[in-house]
Amino acid sequence: MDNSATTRIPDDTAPTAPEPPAARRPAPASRGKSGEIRDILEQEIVTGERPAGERLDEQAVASRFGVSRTPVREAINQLASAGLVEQIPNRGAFVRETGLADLVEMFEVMAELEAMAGRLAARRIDAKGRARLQAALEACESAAERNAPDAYYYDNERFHEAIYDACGNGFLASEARRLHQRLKAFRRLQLRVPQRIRQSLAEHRRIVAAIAAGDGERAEAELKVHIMVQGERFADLVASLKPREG
Amino acid sequence: MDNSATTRIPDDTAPTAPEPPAARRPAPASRGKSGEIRDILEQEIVTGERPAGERLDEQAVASRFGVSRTPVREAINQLASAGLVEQIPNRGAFVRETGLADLVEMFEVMAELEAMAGRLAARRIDAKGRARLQAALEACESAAERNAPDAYYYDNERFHEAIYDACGNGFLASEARRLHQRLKAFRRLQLRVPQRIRQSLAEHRRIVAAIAAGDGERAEAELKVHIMVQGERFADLVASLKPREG
DNA sequence: TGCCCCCATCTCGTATACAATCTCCTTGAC
DNA sequence: GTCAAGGAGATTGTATACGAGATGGGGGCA
Repeated sequence: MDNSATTRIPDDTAPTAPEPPAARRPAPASRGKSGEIRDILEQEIVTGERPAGERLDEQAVASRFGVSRTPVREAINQLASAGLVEQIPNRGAFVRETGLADLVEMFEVMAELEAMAGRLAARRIDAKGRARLQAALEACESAAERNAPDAYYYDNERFHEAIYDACGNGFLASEARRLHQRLKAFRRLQLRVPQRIRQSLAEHRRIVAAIAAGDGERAEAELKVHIMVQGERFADLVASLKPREG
Repeated sequence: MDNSATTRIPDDTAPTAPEPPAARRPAPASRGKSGEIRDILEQEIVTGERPAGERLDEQAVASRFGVSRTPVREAINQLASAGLVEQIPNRGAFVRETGLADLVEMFEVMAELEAMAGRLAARRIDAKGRARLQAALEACESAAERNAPDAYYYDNERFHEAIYDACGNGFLASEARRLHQRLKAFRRLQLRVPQRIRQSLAEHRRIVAAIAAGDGERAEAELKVHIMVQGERFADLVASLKPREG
């Protein structure tokens, strides 16, 4: 009688790992067609191409991509897990409203997580991490001098990645990356303001100084300001674009 | 030509919401069989019934529950999104290793989020929220007096829920709930230590006092201690159970 | 004329079937 | 004897088919 529904390893071989795929993640982002569809739909949602409240018709999406409903369903489920769409039991999936208030909330949480990572990094960073952080900072400086927003955006990601890696808390790093990814489109938008890049760079310098000095409290405070200011600037931007807010 | 793959709302009806199911979430936890299967598998994973590294055979799980592979796949995908299992492109899903180090990391992040919620709640809570928080605290006191760990566990959830709701940041609340849910099994385990309940209750009182006084900094500090202590106690518990750590 | 009930229709959720890919064992050559 | 190539088996990923439940409109009744 096989009451266990999975391939259970016999006891004598238990101590040796049965073959857990550890320390190897070749394609965590997308697997097969469903991952590709998920990325495209996600892009369309965050760019506003699909307005809030719109229903994602499985059949329509399937025929658009030339696939069946199965991979589309998987993609939509992933979007629901990410909080981008809302599923109603027998009604379908709807693009979730991501209003200004939601964005401010998300930036608020992002600021807290980033600040936490900075605080921990100031205490735990090693020589290698220090070098990575410094290199990322210099890349940001170079991009700022060239006045290249796209390059700055990329190097800015490297900068924050370096902090995540140095914080010594892998779970925190993954959570921060998740939020970072979700806010990507909005952050990129507000980087178009030239003064913002200069200000951002100055904040980066202060953050690196605090971490290099091992001052966790200061790094925390600087990072919190660094992120919150983005949320505020974005709020300004949205307010200027849409004078009428429902 | 229908280049849009979804039912796009005509422009003249755009200003009015097309029928976004807002402010209504009847069954967000589980829909259909897949949700039920997900809950059971999740329970088995967090309780350790399925050891880390074990492969979740779709076919085996399906035949065990008397369903087809389709809902099983959806359940496994949800577990992967929750971080409980790891999917390898053409290999299958494996129970992710949740070692002591990972738990400590998660408690560390949980502490930060809870502390943030407390800090915000101290500033933003209203009379209604205050009443809820006070009621939850009294329920905890009652459970502690009766020395009823299960009741205390439930009322403890109510207590933290009250703080989440009062923090005025819905995104933070949902993130905190997610982590809370994930750490549920481990928190419940360490509540079995009688002294822990008394200590937890004392911490709850200090937290409520800080929030009632509108002292965000103190609420933050108290909550951070309240959660971190759980991580430490759990580490002690695990260390006492397993003297040998791989 | 207005309200309620019933049914046609649609969509989702699940079942089943097929194709692509991987693993592992076997077999053959060097 | 060892290593590599090939094929059988198994497993995942996708396609198609079918039933359950909900939605909306039309007809009947008060």
